Amino acid sequence: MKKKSTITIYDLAKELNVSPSTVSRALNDHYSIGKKTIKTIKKLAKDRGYSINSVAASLRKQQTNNIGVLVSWIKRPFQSSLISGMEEAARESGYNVLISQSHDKYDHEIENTNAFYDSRICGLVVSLAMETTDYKHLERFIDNGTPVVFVDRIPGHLDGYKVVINNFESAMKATLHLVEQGCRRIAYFGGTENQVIYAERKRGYIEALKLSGLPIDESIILHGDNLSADEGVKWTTYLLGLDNPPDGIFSTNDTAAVSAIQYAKSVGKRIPEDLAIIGFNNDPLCLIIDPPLSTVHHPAFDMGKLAVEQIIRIMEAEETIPVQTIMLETEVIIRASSLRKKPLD
Amino acid sequence: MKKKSTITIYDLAKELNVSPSTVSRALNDHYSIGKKTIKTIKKLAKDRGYSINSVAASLRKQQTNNIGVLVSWIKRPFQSSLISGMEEAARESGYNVLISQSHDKYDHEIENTNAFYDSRICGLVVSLAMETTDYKHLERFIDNGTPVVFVDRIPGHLDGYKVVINNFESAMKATLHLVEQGCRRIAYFGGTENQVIYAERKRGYIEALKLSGLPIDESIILHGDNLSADEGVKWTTYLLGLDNPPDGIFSTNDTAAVSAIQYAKSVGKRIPEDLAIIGFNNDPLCLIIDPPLSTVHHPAFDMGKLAVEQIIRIMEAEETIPVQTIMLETEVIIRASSLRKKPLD
DNA sequence: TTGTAGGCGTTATCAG
DNA sequence: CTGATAACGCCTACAA
Repeated sequence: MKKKSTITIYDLAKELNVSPSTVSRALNDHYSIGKKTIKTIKKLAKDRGYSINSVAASLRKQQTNNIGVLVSWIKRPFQSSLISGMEEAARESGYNVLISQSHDKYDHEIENTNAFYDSRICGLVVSLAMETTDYKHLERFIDNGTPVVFVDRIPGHLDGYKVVINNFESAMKATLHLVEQGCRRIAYFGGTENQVIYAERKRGYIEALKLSGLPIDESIILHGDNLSADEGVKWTTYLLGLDNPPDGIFSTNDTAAVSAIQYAKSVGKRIPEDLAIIGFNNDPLCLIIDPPLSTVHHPAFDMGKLAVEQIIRIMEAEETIPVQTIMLETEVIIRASSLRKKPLD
Repeated sequence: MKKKSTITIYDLAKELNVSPSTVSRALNDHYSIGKKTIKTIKKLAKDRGYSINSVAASLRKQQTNNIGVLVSWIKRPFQSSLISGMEEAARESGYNVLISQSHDKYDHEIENTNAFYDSRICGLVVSLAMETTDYKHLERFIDNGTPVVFVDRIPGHLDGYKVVINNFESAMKATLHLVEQGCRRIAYFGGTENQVIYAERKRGYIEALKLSGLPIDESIILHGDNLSADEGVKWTTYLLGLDNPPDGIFSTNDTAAVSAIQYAKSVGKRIPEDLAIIGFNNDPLCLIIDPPLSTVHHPAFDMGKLAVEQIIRIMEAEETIPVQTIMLETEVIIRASSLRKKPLD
């Protein structure tokens, strides 16, 4: 592919009989350039269809305006909302967003971060792959001064900027809700405990049972690789085949919860009378399944937006901003899949 | 933010007492460099943690390795699958993917493409905003030699590389399926006819009615801005309130179709006996709704992958590749929402 | 097979 | 307020 020659600040400078520096400064609204000069130059730039070469500017400034985003699966509703928020925040401030997906594989994560590193991204937002338990590939960015913000799937033992929800409390509230609805034997669907969010959610689940004086039964605490619909079906099959099956399920995502509803219904269980179910995330499918799925609303879009805003704040700040964790509120959304008692009033 | 100094080919060159060009060539496997030299240099590069500065390379080569992607809404299942396919194809060949969303606004599309232009993307994949009817902002890329591939929402009157499905035929098949199931009065849910895909789908719908000897009634042919759940409910409310309501709906997306099912059920209609419904896309929610939604499977992931592969092929080709349209197969997927007759066997 | 030198387009420093 | 100049890191024509 051939590129046609494009217009540069030299061309503009020549045409106006000023120096390229003046043009550069004018286009960047430098204080030392006269209002009128700026106007003239910008007008010509527009007329000539001038477009700044960001690549050259980035090289000179040793700073691009590309923010790297690493998630596990773009097509998951939660993550696409996250990305959507990031894209909006970035664009508002004049940054681009580079996307890559790890497919929850550690190796992919490494390769993708390396590609980002070569591209000299100016900031990185990461939601870790399920497999990831060490962070050397990310420390590299921090070491060279590129801000990294972790979002949702954060590292267990690494200081850093983080944007999260209160997983412990959310899980506890969701579980307590089931207890309030009369559940006495509640199963748990979770991801690998290597991941902080799942460890925390499990902790919240356990805490809720303890608070309610209910026994903890490891045999109905299930951990999976991906919390897919398949896993949901597999687990529900197992649970309903037990001698004393559970009367409630707290699932740490909606996909598995929905498939649990579908399977349970298919074998004649009534939801929520026989089995009350609550999920996590508030994906659109919660409102499609019958009965509608109770869940924990996860502010994915806001999280993405905040994460990028945080990156930008760090980059543009004069002095170092101390490492901090932003924790967003969640909300337990009660729908028919868990509502066994009518509201009191 | 300060960046620490990074290692360059000069550093490597000095350490090995060779020239920077030798290092550059070695790292790029240039034929003129000895096998052994290459090995030595690559080893040192690895040891020193050298990372190529893609920004500098891009400036010099007048070519980045960033492919721009413009869609309307990242969070729509169809589009996130599309993006997922693009990301995979790009990464396989060593390209990054820059993402932006138009929110179906023409103005956004302009701004985003301008940002891409400044970034000197090496290729652009576009699915047009609903509002878009002129393409000057895109011709700019073509003029300067940056390949543009249109995907799904393609322009009406502009030559260019395209990756699409056969919208006409898909819609016709979907509508004919409803006819076969005994529907005699089929409503249509579509997007703006400015967009080729909706114009084509409508044409397919009309053709199917004609082939079946059914009358065409403009009052049950509905066009919306976004085919949202809200529009689906609004339209279904309207349709079921008619003196002679339809007995079938062909919706050009699944979201509106699902909300039609939900609304129709809520007012006591039986699906598919009273109202048979078929959607378009094969989003995950088709399998969540009860009854499961018949639909047209849209190979979003493959489309994305092909579109990027096409971009790369064009970029890397020695000679100009003629403009072409790749058309992918769809498949009508029959589920309970439209199945009124038992299969014959 | 390797080295030298120039330039990609911009911005920052320094001088005027 | 403006201009000249150097440099960002890499690649490549040309020279050796």
